[in-house]
Amino acid sequence: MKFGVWFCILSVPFNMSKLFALLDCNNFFVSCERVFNPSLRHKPVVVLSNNDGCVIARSNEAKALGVPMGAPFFKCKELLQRHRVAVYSANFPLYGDLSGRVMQTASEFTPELEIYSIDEAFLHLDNMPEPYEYVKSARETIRRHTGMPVSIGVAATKTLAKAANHIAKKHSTDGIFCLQDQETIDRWLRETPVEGIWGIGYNKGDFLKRQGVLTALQLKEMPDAWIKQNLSIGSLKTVWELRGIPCLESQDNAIDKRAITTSRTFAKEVTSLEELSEPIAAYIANASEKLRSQQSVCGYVQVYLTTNRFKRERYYANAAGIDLTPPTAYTPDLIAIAQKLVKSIYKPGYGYKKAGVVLSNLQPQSTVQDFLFEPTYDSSRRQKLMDIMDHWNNRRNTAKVFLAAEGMGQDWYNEAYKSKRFTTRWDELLEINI
DNA sequence: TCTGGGGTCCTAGGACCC
DNA sequence: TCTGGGGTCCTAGGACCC
Repeated sequence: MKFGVWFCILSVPFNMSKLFALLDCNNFFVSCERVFNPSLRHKPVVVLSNNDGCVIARSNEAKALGVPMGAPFFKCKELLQRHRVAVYSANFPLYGDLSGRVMQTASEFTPELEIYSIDEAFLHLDNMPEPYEYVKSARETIRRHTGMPVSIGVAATKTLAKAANHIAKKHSTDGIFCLQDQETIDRWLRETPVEGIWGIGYNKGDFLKRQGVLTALQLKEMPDAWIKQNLSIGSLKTVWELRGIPCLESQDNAIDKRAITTSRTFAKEVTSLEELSEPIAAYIANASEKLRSQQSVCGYVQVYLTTNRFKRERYYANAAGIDLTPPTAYTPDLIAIAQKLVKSIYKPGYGYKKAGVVLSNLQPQSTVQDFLFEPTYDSSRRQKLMDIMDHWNNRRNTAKVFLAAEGMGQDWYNEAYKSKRFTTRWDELLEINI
């Protein structure tokens, strides 16, 4: 482990000055809705999670009204109505498309762009002489090309760039902050509670506070051995990053996912095995489409079920999985296996509230060896059938091809406040009346 | 009545072997 | 049959992130 940390230092040549910019879209989902509906600007807006369950994005005006992040919709509905807050159901096709446009524009400003999440990316700006002017121009270009407001923080490590971004959002007038001179860094560290650091969550923050480590500055000054013994090697990296030593490796964006999950909460409780079969089939179809889009096959499939986790009485949750030999990405086989798995964990007499599937042990389709007795995914007509289905389903504005097992898309979920898919469906284009 | 979804990484502990 | 220590590998679950 020690070697790993030393390697972090040695891998940075001394004459090379590392510099990172963290670009973060402001209130991303809300901003997406505003791009296509400018009348929402300067008004309180929230976006709800799937099934209209929780608040997952808030405009600054909604934050000012005291709408908490993650608040269950039913608990704050009255507050939202009272203040005439605009409410939207999550529209992930729209957000994913806008995210792609923002990242594309950002990538024109750096040879190395690390996409960290749907609304965040690190730009590598090593040895950049005038980072402020540079990211300012990036920010303006993104705004002009996509309509998306972003904040940018610049610093010598990713953890500090994250902090700089936070300062840019809260305190700067132009959405940009460079956290570079040591005096400013230490002043910020002194004023920041330890749980405000990227990588220190609720549990570690709570532990640190009980140990008397209250601020980011105190954390930075704790001995390495203590951090390693009481927290983890990951936390030690965080501490070194606070000291200005880059320890977080680049995430190669080309690396494929290690697992693919699809799950949903149902609008109502589902009781019969037959009713559970359809959403499970639909989740497998969804997950295996993602699997094929990264040219992978999966070697393990898992299915899980759970009743309402907020109800103490009659709670039941279970999962079952199975190794796949040979690994596959063939939807019909995966559905058949998933149906057997769900049957093995289903218990009658319970009202199920959520179900999901996980595809894991992913490997590139090209490396799968031939099996003597079993046809592999790519050695038969199966792959061709999937290719045709994917091709058809990826065309914009065509009816989706799906398997009968997925059902006709009953009203499993709530989404009462959904905006149109302005950028991915011809029949939902924005209409302008002149 | 109504409480999200999709990831990654690390660690503790069990199984197994010598 | 009982005794011990040390190592690897795997997996479930915790912690964290957006």
